[in-house]
Amino acid sequence: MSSTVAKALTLLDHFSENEPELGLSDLARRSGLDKATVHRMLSVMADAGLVEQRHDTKLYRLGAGILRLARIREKAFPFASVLQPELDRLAQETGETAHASLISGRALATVGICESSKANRVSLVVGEVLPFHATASGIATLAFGTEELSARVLTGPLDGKTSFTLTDPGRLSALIETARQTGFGETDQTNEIDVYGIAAPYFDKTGLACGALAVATPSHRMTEALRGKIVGAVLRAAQVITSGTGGKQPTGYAETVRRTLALLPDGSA
Amino acid sequence: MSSTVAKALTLLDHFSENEPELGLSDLARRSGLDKATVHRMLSVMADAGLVEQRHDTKLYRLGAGILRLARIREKAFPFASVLQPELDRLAQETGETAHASLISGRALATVGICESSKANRVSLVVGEVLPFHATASGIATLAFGTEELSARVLTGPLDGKTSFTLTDPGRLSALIETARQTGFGETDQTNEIDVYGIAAPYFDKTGLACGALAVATPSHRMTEALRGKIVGAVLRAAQVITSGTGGKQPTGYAETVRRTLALLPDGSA
DNA sequence: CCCTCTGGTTCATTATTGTCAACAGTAGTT
DNA sequence: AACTACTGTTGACAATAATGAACCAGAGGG
Repeated sequence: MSSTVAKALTLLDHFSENEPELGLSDLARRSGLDKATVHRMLSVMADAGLVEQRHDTKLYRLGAGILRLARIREKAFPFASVLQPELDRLAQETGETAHASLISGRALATVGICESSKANRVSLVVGEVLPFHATASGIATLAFGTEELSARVLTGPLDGKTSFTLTDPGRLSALIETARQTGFGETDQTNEIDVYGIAAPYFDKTGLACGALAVATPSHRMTEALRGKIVGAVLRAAQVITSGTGGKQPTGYAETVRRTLALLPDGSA
Repeated sequence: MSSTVAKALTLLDHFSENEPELGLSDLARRSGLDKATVHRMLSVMADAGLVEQRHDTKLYRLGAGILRLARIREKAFPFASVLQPELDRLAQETGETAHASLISGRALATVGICESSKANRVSLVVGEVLPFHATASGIATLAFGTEELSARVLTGPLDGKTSFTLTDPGRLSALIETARQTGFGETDQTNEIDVYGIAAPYFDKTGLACGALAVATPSHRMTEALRGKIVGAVLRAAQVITSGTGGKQPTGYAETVRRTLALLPDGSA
């Protein structure tokens, strides 16, 4: 559980849009590791190009190697490029903030965002790592992902992000089952106060969920009509992304979506 | 000297556009490490999201975490976005393949490419890691980078990529000095047979080279006139990128460029 | 001048890691 | 079917590399 590379790589998790540059002591404190350890790790990661150190401020930031790797990944498996347009459309259509994520090891990586144009909107930090158990995206992904993944999440630690977070494996499992039957995930303030999330999974070519498309709205703004509109829009957008990236829906999913859409008030079509 | 994380991270170097997916044994063979070792490393890297394993073929590929990190880096320090247009313009203007790279630890990372429209052109593999000592970009970068970096390269191993590669520290050092006086780097077939490279450095806000912009042409096509055109175009494009990314030229560099441009046949302006 | 930050370094202790072997599964031959 | 050759995967032990407390040097601040 405590492999050295694992510890080194968790250092990368502390970088975000808000804090793109971090100092040595700072990183040591956050990661709970010793300064010397962190220093050595950063040095070799700098050698590999994953991070780089500014010679003036001595602060560390993500390195150019990342860009190179991203290019390879994107060239071989285009995702961001087909994702972004759909994301923009979704945000425009629902009037709320839309974001997309992909399974990234033990968590979800946010790989795309389009914020609502409304003044009062949900604002997301680019590059944040989202926990499976506390987000609509996570629930949606788990519901249609491998049995092994959900097992690992359910048996792992379930941090209480807010007072609404489901920290009980049983209740969490039930929520996932609900998502499996409706075809989408739904959470209210389980990851952040006053944020309501609705998310639909998209699938890889083996029919397994590899991530989710989500719309986040301020909880107090949520109404039955808005909910219907969002669910419909998200489900359809996710289907577009699935096919756009060469994915395939699992058998029965199309039928599940059809049934869900039929139950919505109206606002869809 | 051979830290575990370093070894783990070198595994990433073997992925490229041509081979975006690699198997365990394959990676073990290339890296010279034991299968079991590689397996453990890949497992933890998969946990962190740097790589992911396809459940069907068992092959490994770069993971979604990379995309997340790239987003952060790009949001905080836009580079690819300001780079690409200039790269396209450069390729169009010279009629040859243009590419850009950034210092990435012990090597250069290719972060942008725009291929020539000519049928006979230099074609580059996206995401390849370029050695400093055998490329025009490397020479240009070393000439205007930190003393420490060039020292590290000069004392390190100098692999002979072709029969033209300078593997002697003394001659290499002389080549770098030439670049320092002309303001650009130039190599002929030192990294790949029949490829002529001309590269100009761009600078960060401290006035140190952080990478280079290069034009690669088939060696046999190179003439004095074409050379002049390319040198002028590359130098000017690099200056645009430097200022476009908030960089600053070191004192005297503008003068160096002016002198170089004055010596060119014509084809510039 | 002292105090407290910062990044960086050293070195004996100890735990992680590399190694090697065996195992299971698949594909292609014979 | 049995044999081969190749995958990816797991376990146990010896050896190496990671660890973390203490320590340096420098930059502000009071």
